[in-house]
Amino acid sequence: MGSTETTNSERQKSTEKKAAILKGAMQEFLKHGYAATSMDRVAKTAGVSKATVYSHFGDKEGLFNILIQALAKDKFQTVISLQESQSWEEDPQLVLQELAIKILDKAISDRTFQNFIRIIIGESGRFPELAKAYVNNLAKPAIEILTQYFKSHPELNLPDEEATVRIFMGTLIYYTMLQELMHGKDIVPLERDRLVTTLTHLITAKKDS
Amino acid sequence: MGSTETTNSERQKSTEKKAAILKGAMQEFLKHGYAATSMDRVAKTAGVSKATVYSHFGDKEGLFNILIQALAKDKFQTVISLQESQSWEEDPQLVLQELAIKILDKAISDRTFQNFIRIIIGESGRFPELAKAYVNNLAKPAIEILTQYFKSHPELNLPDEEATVRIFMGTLIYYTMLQELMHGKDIVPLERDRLVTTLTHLITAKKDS
DNA sequence: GTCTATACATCGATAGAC
DNA sequence: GTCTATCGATGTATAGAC
Repeated sequence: MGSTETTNSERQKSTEKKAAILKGAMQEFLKHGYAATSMDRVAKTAGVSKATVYSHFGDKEGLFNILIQALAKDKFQTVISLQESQSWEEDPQLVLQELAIKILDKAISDRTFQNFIRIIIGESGRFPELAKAYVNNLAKPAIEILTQYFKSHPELNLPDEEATVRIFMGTLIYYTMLQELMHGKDIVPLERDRLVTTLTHLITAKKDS
Repeated sequence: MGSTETTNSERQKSTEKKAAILKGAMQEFLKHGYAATSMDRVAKTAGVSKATVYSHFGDKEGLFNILIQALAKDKFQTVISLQESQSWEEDPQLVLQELAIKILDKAISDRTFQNFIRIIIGESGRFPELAKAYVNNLAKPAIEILTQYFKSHPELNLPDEEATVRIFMGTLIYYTMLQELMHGKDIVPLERDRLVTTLTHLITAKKDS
């Protein structure tokens, strides 16, 4: 027992360093991308030596993989929070409208999320596993939640719930990408509410044909 | 006149080299991104010396900017071709269905286009002008063409043509991104035709409310 | 476990010969 | 205009002291 005290205290310091490295790596990788980020800057931002970074994460790719995967699981909580903060028992048109506005406001205001998406897409060629982590941890849960909602509302008369979900999500995410990520706000302006109103109207205008 | 003959022939060789450099740069930048591409590899792929690359394009950023801007204007031709190959005089549901399939097939099969999108989004933080070139040369024309089409068909009873265009484009592009760029095909599969049918059905189901 | 110091490769960019 | 050769800076990664 006595001999493990120093070991435990060292382990404690070790995990703290590890957390500091991940925090610093997040800052650098999200800002500059994978290739343009140096391990020197990561170490400096984290407040540790470069050797410590390597002893904990092996190499640059290893650190990047662990960091982005962890970030993907973190963002999963955002999806859950959105689901729980949403009142699903009102009129579908209102539910979808509230949900769309909540998603857009979050996506547009959260700069970290935008940089995260930038990285995922930008590096999806050389790091396909990271893109798949995004799909598994963010896209898939969101799709499943919304699909279940549509299926529980047969009065909407939707011919294909899964496809309708893609229309809903695709519209919101591409809007954010074009206006914010790709700086299209001033070139092809479009008010958020016009998009949301039109989108929810199209989906909830129960057809009888 | 006589003294300009050699000059002309040298100018000819010069423009050929310039084209070779752009071709090599396209190959490398599209494959590895900006930061991970070295000027040595660009020169090697182009079959010229590194000094020649620098004498023509100044520096790495200059070459990258010119290359991507040129590519954006090139891809504008794809938008025009799509517009011209489309028969706009049939039933709207059929027109939109044909158009959607044409856009998806092109976007899914064209690997160069996918890498182009990867670069534009991935580098949209450090190269905002390139993202704006995409918006101006590709997104904006496509939006305008489709908006004009919707406005010329009042029988569709669309409450907001501009917003509807964003729904149409966003659905198709995000579908391509999720399934192809982000390798979601096997994780969240969805048949192309189900998406297209549902999308065009939603838009063309003229409401009377 | 963590540090300093360093090995070794590769980067962007240029000088100088032709 | 184009080349070879090279500079100085910076990159990843590790050795060795503590």
